[in-house]
Amino acid sequence: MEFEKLADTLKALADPTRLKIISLLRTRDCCVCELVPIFNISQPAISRHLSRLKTAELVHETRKSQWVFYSLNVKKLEETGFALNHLPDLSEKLKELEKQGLLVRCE
Amino acid sequence: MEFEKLADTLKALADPTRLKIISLLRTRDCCVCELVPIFNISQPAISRHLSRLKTAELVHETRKSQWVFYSLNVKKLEETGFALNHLPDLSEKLKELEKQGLLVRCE
DNA sequence: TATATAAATAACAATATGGTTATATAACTA
DNA sequence: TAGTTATATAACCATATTGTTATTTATATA
Repeated sequence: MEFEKLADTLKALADPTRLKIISLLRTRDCCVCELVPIFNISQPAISRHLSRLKTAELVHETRKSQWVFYSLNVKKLEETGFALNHLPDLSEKLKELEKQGLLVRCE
Repeated sequence: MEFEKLADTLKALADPTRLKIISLLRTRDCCVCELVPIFNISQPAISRHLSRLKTAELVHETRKSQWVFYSLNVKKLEETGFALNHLPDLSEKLKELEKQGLLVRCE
């Protein structure tokens, strides 16, 4: 479902740590060990936030020898902002429901 | 904090039921009893979703005799989409951290 | 090969979320 | 005033979220 997918992406964004990570990645790619000291949480916590962002396709990971660098998927982020500002128009659905008498009208 | 507030608003949006409610309100104001039969959840559940949206200032409520009508705060919704596409630039903060030697560099 | 570093995963705990049913409140109506 | 309808709140439960510490996996190096 459309709404389910958008809600999932928004959930991935709806956390201050993850928003800050994304903001940092706007400047440049970062590896996990760079990110950890910036936040007051443990390395596994950062790792899981990154994993969450990766699942939502908001970031991309690349291993470079012993480090894993994360980069922002700008396109996905932009698509999400766009989707928020262009939520589906349900006026047709409302009209249908009215025609079928399935809609209570209050007046 | 900037990120905290944005995260809170995004949390309010990050639910398929609430996204659909917002989409419906794009067409016109709706009262609670109109919304309830559209979803497969109870009236109190809808009521709490609306309450969540109200707290986030994404909707506005107006009582008209026995009904309570909810309307969309288009401005707040647009601001949120905009904020997503214009997350703060933290490059200065990164530079500062580097200067203070607080940033691990991996290469 | 043994050790060190980077990152992910496992197991667990506390809190948040989202649903339910029951009940309270507010406003109409006979 | 008593009853009805619309909505909100309370109490509760199951699951999700987000942190922790301990451990595992992957890579580099002495």
